[in-house]
Amino acid sequence: MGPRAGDEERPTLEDVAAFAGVSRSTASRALNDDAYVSAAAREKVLAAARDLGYSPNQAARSLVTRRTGAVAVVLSEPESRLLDDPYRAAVMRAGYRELADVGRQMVLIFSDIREDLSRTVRFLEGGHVDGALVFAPHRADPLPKALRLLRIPVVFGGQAAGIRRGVHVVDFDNEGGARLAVEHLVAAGRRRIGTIAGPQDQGAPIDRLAGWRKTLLDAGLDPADLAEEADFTLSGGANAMSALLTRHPDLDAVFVASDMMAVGALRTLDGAGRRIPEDVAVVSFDDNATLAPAMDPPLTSVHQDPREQVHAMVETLMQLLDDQSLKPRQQILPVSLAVRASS
Amino acid sequence: MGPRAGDEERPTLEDVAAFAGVSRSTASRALNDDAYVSAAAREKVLAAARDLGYSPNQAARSLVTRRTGAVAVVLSEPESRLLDDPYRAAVMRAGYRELADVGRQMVLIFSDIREDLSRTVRFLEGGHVDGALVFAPHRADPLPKALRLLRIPVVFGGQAAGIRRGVHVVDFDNEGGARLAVEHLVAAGRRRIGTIAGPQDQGAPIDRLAGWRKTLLDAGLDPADLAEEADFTLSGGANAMSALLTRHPDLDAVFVASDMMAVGALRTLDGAGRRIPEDVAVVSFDDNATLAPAMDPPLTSVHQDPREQVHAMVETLMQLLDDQSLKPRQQILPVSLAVRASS
DNA sequence: AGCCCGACTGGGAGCGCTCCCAGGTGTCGC
DNA sequence: GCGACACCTGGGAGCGCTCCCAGTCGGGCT
Repeated sequence: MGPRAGDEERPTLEDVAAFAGVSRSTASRALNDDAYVSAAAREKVLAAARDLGYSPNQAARSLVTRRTGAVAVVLSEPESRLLDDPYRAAVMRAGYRELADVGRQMVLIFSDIREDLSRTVRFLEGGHVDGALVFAPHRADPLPKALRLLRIPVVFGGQAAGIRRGVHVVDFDNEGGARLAVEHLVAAGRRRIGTIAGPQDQGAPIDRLAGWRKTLLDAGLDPADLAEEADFTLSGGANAMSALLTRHPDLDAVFVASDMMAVGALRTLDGAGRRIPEDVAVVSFDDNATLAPAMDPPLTSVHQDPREQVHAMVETLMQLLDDQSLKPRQQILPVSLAVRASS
Repeated sequence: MGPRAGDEERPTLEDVAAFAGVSRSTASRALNDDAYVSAAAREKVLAAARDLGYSPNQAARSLVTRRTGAVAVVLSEPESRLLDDPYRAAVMRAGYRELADVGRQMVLIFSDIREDLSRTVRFLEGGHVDGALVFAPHRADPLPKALRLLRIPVVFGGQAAGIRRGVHVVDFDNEGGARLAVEHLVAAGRRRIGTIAGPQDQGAPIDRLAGWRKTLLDAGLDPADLAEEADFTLSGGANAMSALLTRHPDLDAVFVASDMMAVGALRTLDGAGRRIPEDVAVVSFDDNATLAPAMDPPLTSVHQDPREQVHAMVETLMQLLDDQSLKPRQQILPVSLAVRASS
């Protein structure tokens, strides 16, 4: 141990090769299990790598391969909202899992509109990641437009409001889901069916509201004045519910655009002395596994599986990584209705 | 545009330099705002970079600088638990914010014990990140030990059970917090004070249980048989509460080791017809901003601020990045008691 | 006038890896 | 017996960047 022993120095491929008594090339081949390496050489290299505690330098590797093995998951929200929104949390978890399953590392990005957009773009461009999964940007969000110029593959989760062409999208059938919900209520004999809609600057809530409206009209019912917009939060749902109840004391059903808002609505209805579902039937959207079945009463909810969405997105991204020229396509995933006691 | 136009080619520093009519070195200096660049040259380079849509190749940069600008946040949990645990979610958010504030990118890692540990280690070693913040591993978790061998700076959040020396730790005063809670109950005249403890394979819950026990003894009360262990989940808390209630119908207070479990306990107490705080006073731990004040009645809770913890961790990590030889130190953050209606 | 020093510039080396190419060996087929 | 062709190996080049070093230039000093 001389004074400049440098035992902190990380071994390089060259070191491993020297230790194993082969060339750098052979060591590389052995480590990347290439064919064309003799069993003996492979054995020696692997042993050397183990003994020296070698782990390849990713920077060097991706400099030449132009692959990083990482994929960005971009949530177009300030990170502070994450807690409030179980859907986003589910998406994040699914993203982690699905990417891990294809051997990729997830890098989470919260792209707050209020912040510097260029920070996000710079990161995505900087070669930190091979591609990006971008979730449900707001209508006003400049991100999707900026991303079109990006030179990395991008798959959107949910309609990128405003941009419908030239991008890869995996979305749920939001309008169809709303239709399922409302048809279910109509079939149960409900006639005054209100809705608590989500923020109308996002694609999904817009489609859900449209589905509600069209289905009512198809059933010969009048949607006028029966919609209230809220912000996907619990308290937002509660407030919207009481506004609706004030305007229409005779309301006998409500379609709520998310589980979280439905929890708030339930609370308001309970406070107003309404029995559920006898007086007011409630159907929500998301069918969040921990939320919907746990309510009192358990929520009837339009079932969508974030994992399935993310899976499709990852699959598309992987194809895109193989073949950049893949033609943009929109995938619309079906949803179903999970009927429980609230309706 | 020849057949091999290659307009998809990303411009390199060399291209920018050529375009600006300077050398690669000067371009680099201008972009990294080094001194010793003339205003004119800097201007030309910046303009060229803008015009060509240049963004530096991170891989190449970190290959030579040995810095990536990214920091791993390691949660020693399967990603599926994230939703259930508001504390972890808060930690994640704080991590993102605090790291962004020092210009670093967070890379989230869920290190499930059941999975391959080497995947995590390989990633951390691979030069993807400059350092890691590791949160509250379980006692049985081999991660901390593996990390000691790691050649990147690591700061632990919460006691790494089993390892107390030679690592950087930022923890809360769990035992002191429990003491605050129990002393508060004793001062209010409670005499049969139970506890719902967290998993005893983690540092924090162990310390909280110890604090409860010692404080009872100090007050001349008998802790025997008044503790029940649960798993930090809502239902776990509910079950533990009913076990406790069955054994000790005369219980007049309970110290619960987390807000989430307290919510479950509240539910059980309510179901058993106990009034809170008249019959049973409840004090919990975490003082989660969205949970504790929102309960009915609002929870008295030991306040700890994850953001503060993460801030201290990031600060330590940044120092470590500057000076690897920094002496390992343990920081214990104080906690306080937020008194509300539940006690 | 000579000299030094600070401001600025360009070229070369090299980070650690993968890929390509040139070669060496053994085996098979005609 | 000899080309063909697999299998296997090592060296060189080069990915795009930063850093070091040598150099040029001009102005203020002795």
